[in-house]
Amino acid sequence: MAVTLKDISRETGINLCSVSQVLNDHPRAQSLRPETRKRILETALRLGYRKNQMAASIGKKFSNVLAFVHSDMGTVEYTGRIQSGVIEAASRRGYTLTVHHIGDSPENLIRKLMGWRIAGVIFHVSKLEQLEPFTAELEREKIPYGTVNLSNPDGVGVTTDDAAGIEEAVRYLQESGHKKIVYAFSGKDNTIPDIEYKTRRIEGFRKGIAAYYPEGTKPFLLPIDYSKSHDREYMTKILKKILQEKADGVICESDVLASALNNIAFFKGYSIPEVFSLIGFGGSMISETSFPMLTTITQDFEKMGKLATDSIVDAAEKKNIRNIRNQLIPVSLVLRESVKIQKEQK
Amino acid sequence: MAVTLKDISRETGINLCSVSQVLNDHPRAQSLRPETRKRILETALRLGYRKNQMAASIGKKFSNVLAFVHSDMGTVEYTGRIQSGVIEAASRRGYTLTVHHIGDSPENLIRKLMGWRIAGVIFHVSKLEQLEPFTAELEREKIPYGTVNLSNPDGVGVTTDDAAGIEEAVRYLQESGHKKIVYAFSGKDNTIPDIEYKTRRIEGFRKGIAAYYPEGTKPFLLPIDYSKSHDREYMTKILKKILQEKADGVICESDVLASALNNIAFFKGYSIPEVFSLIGFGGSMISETSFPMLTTITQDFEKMGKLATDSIVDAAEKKNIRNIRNQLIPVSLVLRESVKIQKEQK
DNA sequence: CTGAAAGCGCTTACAG
DNA sequence: CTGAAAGCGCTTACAG
Repeated sequence: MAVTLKDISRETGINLCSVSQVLNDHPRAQSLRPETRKRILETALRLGYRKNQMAASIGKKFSNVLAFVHSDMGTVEYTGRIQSGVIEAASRRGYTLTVHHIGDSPENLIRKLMGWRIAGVIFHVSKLEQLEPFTAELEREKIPYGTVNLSNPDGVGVTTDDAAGIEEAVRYLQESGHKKIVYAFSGKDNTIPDIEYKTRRIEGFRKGIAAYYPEGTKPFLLPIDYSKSHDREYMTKILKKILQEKADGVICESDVLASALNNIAFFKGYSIPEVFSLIGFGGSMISETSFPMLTTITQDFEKMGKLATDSIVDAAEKKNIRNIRNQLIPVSLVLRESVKIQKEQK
Repeated sequence: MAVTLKDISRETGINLCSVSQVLNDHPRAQSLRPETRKRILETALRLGYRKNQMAASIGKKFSNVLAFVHSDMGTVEYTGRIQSGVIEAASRRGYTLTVHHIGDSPENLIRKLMGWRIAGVIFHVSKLEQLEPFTAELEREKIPYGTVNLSNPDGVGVTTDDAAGIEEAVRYLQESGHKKIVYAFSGKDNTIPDIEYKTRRIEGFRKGIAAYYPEGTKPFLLPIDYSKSHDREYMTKILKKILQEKADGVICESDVLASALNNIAFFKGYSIPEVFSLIGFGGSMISETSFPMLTTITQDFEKMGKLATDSIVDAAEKKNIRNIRNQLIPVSLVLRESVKIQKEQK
């Protein structure tokens, strides 16, 4: 059986509570003789004492457990990187991270989360509605929660400043001599999908065109059905659209979309960036493994996870409850090979 | 405050232990009147009772917590997919998954794991030595543990049958008319790295050459320094080596390596599979987003995670303790565009 | 078959 | 400042 406080108490002959206080570095332990404290610490080490987290948390309203909840979404790469940041911050703050999937039954998940008396939740979902089954109970129990890669009007939400990133990409293309640029996004038709990051990016494109291109330039939006991105016939049509429009620069909603465009261009005998310049979004692995390497707008997913976690822990520990609203992480344009400099930048 | 058994007991006027038994579906609850059971269940639901997991586990030697421990390794994509499988299985079996990173201090991690009285651990590391700081204590406390993507002679280990996959790739290339094939792996020189999956794959290549090529054919191994895979000059040298050897087929240790080779070929004006056929390993996203799409050996990472988790849970619950040794998951060769069929297969 | 008690390993509020 | 007790929310072994 595992070693308990009782064992240490018996072994040292010191009162169990004093043992507890010393091992927890409780202020009261200061009043004990240094020698006594030392003896307790040594005995604990020698016997291999491991505080029972269950027992330690049982009396408290909350445990030092955090939950990372994600729905099946997007590329695993992003989720993984966000989670890395979450783990790092959670661990640094002394919390244990549990990971969950929103499956068919949110009710079961709620039961589990509440059962662990979690200190807070970080949600990685694509739409705020997905939080609905959870919010009432979380709020009732005053458990802080937040979102990553999605802003959350009512609390913690950490996102990257995608609009600024796209705007910067537009500026860069304009200054390097591009006459007509297109924004390609994944969607089935011209209606803009109601997914926050998508609308944010489109908004950035619109602002960029308005700011850096002659007045009256219409922002050209090109929807691509992502499920058909491997369909050569379909993608050829998309390519033709771009060529017909005589676009010399394409900014994509994501690196995978940029890669798909890059591939179809090659397939049809063109080459990037000669036929047109291409900018991806995300800074994912694929942007580095593509040929040519993709100029892209990189997002710091690890930081996203860290910031969200720190905010949630702050809230759980009732510190900095102000300033934990939505946070925007800057993105940066990484220059690689998929953009043709048609004229030197000013 | 959260609703407790006591609240339900008070509300219904039924003994607390009976309430506990009914809510846990304990056999003894069968002896109560159905009506009584129904009343308890309804009251629990109405009050929003959530069993306190801490309290429930405190008396027991183990909690229903599983740990997934990984070191900083490889592509996040693989780790993420394995973890998905682990979460699914853990959740199905009624366990909560905690995720940890082997950081600078294994001792801290051990303390945390033991503190949660975890039921079992799934390790995702690249070398068995990395388990060393953990095994003594885990074994002493009889906590089952296992590895994924790495075999574990002393216990649970789930891997894919990489050797068979490579062997199959060799057969495929031979039967489709390839005269000389090369195995490219990531390494700084000709010494074979002491990483299990690497040696397994090389072994598969050797066996394949021996089985399908004329006696005396030397297996040609080509090390590529992966850290330089974006270095055009370095990669050009690698490409030249392949061309000098007049190889018409290259099997790669990984999809990223295959992609790097694909890119450098394009860069130098050649095209795959015309200049030579290329086969990747992993079935990762990059194999689908490359142009041409990579023929690759796919691994079922989700299944790997699931199998390992089920075995660990079985062991924790003392079922099927036999047959939980190393398990090999079959891989499959997915035919796409990077192999040139030089002659019809028999 | 059923009920009341003891105990899990901690923490903390309360007397001395 | 220090010591002994009560209590956290469950589970389970033990009497009736």
